Amino acid sequence: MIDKRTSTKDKILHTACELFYAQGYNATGIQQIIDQAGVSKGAFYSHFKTKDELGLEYLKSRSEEELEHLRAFLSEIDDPKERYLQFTPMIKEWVKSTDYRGCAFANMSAEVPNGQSPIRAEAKHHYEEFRTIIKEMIRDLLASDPALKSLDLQYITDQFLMIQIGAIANAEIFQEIWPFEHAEKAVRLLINEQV
Amino acid sequence: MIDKRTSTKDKILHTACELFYAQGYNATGIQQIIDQAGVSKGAFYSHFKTKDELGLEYLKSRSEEELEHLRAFLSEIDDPKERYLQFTPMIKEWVKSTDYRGCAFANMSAEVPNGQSPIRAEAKHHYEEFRTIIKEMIRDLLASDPALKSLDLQYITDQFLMIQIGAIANAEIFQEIWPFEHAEKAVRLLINEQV
DNA sequence: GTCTATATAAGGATAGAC
DNA sequence: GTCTATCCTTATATAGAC
Repeated sequence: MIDKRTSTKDKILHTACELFYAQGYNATGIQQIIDQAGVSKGAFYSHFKTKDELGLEYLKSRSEEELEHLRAFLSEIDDPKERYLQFTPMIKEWVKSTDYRGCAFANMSAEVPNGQSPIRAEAKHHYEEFRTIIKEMIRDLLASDPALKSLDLQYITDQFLMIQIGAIANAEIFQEIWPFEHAEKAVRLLINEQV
Repeated sequence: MIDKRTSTKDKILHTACELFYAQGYNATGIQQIIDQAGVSKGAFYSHFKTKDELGLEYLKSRSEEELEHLRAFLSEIDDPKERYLQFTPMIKEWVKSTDYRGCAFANMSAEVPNGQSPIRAEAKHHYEEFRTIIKEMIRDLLASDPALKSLDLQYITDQFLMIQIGAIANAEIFQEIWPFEHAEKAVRLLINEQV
């Protein structure tokens, strides 16, 4: 991903994304980031006023990436019910690939206690977008099947959201995958599907 | 809670519990802890070899306190179904009282990425105990009602656990209480109770 | 824009007197 | 056990040359 033509700012951001996620925000220093990115401290501060500014851009960048990936995945499945049912297995595979480090936005919220900070606002914003994507997916599902028409869209959406977040958090704590086996069953039950 | 007869070690631990939870582990320095506890740095290091050792004792102490509180709450409700249904509202009130700072053990896991560290082991241990308490509560419930006998104890337990963790995490991100309104409904549905 | 060198504060941890 | 004083490292951030 990083070659000689990559701009300094992109190199920094790319490296920060990796390190902040893998090690945590407060545990990662500027020095390590610039060492790994292969740039100087002066160059860093010419692109970012403070570490918090980098932290904010990290979240924004990561949010775009995750949401884009999610939208692309869902758009490739035509059948609404299949789309709904494949959501959880996809998150499961993603969690495995991240070494069970959990949700970047929840992790950041744990490290930045000030609920009014821009960083926390960005984390909240990501979840709102995430929730919106889920809501649209479920709206399509309810519209596609007369048997599901009477279900409460917002309620199912929020239950679905909580199941995913709960599974990601539990997988992080236990460093195990079973939360997703249960999550798959739970989302089936949400729409009265046999498990 | 802290008076002149409180031992130095207890003063440090008590203060650390407050600060680590409210501000996060890596964002809280030894200096702030000893300042607020009113003890010296030398006294601190005569009781704790390292900051990590204090972090570990913080988790142990907090785990005991939370689990004891939970057990006491549950033991005061005689009817198994009522006990089950009152669990979520109790967590909800607790989350409100903590200013939506979420689960201390999940937060710590977000800050300490090394899954093999003693701190992470302690967080995992807390969740295992938490899960055991839930399992016993649900075992009593299933035994008390013939209509519930056929339900899968472990499955309901893990679903219940994920609902609670998901609600706590979502409440922390959004700084709102609605995840618990949904959680209450979800735990009812788990045992085929009308919402 | 990018570099090296430096400023300044805070981090965790230790030494030695009482 | 507790204190003050100090060590060493690392943190974020800046200054000034190229």
